[in-house]
Amino acid sequence: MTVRVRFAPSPTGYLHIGAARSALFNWLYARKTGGKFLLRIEDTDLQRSTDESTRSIIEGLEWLGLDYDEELVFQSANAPEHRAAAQRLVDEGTAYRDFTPKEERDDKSVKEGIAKRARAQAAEGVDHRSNPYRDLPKKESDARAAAGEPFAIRLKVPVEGQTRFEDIVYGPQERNYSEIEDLVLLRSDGHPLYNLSVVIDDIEMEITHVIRGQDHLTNTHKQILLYEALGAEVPRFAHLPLILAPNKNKLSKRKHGEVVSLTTYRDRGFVPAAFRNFLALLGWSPPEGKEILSKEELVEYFSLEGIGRANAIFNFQENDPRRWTDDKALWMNAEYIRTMPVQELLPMVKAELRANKLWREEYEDDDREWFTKTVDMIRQRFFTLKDFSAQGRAYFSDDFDFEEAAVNKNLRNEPRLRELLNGLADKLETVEPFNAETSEAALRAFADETGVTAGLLINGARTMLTGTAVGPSMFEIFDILGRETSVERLRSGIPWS
RNA sequence: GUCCCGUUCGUCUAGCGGCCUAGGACACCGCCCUUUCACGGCGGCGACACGGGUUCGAUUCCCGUACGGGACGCCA
Repeated sequence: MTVRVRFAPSPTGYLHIGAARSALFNWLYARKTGGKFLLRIEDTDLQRSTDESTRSIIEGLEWLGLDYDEELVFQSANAPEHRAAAQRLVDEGTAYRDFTPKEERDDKSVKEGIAKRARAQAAEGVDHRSNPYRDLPKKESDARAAAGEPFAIRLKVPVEGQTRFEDIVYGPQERNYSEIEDLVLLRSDGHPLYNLSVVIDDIEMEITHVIRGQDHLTNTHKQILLYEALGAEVPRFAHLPLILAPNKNKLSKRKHGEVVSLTTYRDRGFVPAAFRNFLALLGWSPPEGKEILSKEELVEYFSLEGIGRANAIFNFQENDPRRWTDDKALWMNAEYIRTMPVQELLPMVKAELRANKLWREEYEDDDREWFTKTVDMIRQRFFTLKDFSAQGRAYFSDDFDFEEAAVNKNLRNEPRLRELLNGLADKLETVEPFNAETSEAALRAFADETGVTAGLLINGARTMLTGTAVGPSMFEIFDILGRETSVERLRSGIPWS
């Protein structure tokens, strides 16, 4: 049997990182088993679905490197089949028409409404099989339908018995029929509902393993009932633990903002491989405990059995800009930036510089070697791709800012430095050839001559050349920036004013 | 309210009865390296929710309690 899995998001907004992780796990399982990974857009809620969201989902998957097989399926296109199936179940007697007038619900307060209604029902002892239309004679039901009376179609859940299934992650699950309401399959306006649509589409697409969030664990029982009513084989299920916010609430855009959106990570300078790696480790761990894993290694080590059962907290600090997302994600991104093959990093840096008008075509041509060397040098202490255009700006442009704290500490603190650095500039002008070794020798000699420590000149020079107090080795900076720029910046009056 | 699920360092997690004085990663702290900041190296801080069983032996198995999460819609 060939494994066929699917990722089935509803296009009602950005791609949530929890959804992205579901997609990842499905993809990994498919690639691991040599199966197919399918993508289905669940756009049956026409009011909320947008094309833009569909695009962002596809872009997001592409960014993460998750390619899907076969044709993209839009669930809305299958609505006629969903309706037909519901009708068939009515004809077969496993579903019935409910002529109860539609109850208008305010979408915002549904959750509270449900709990409230459930409490009330429990108090009154209402059972789920009390719908007056459940046992309406078929003839009468047909007649009223033919007369144009509106109706919803509900599944006729048996009075006694239970559904069971073996969840690959959570183990054996069972639920009494008495706890399951006669779920609505088709709305009175003919619109097919979620549980019906997923099941039919999953049957249609020959899905063998349903891998999705734990929030669907209890829905699964209803779906199994549908599989059975439809006479279809029930697939295997694997539910994933949820990703929670630091306060243990479900992660949501309304409450937690852009930190939950996958595009945020792209836009804020994440390397796709790093984020993919981080996401994979949220709820799953490889056998050997290795944490930095390439796409190939993830596929090699992945197994559904390796998935944990406890929800994971996505640990970010809303009020701390430095920790705007999970520390480990940030660390992993830095790790990728400094250790990945520099040739793979270059295009990402190019995009970043270009977006900030710092890109020059020569970097890919005559200055390719210089560019590679520079990126390789400065990437060592960067966390995101954004750093190349921010902290790294002085390497690509003469128009950079001086950090107040750095100027105070490394320059103004020693008034003689202005003169000393001018002297150093004079010295460097005569050095031949000009490189890291010779500039170092010149600087140290100059320090001896003038009776100051080399460190004083080094730190001062760093701030003059890059505007900051931190960065790579000073002599490598001289080498990278070259004699002309180095000398010019040493003589600059800007930081002194 | 009912049903379901979960609970190991601050966070992500390893652990599937003795290998556990509970291992790793991130974060934090210290030392080394060093012209700075990182990286790297070394070290430190730091957890089995609680109570009962079962067992020669429980982090691991069972029950209960607490806490947390999820589901319960003519949403998906």
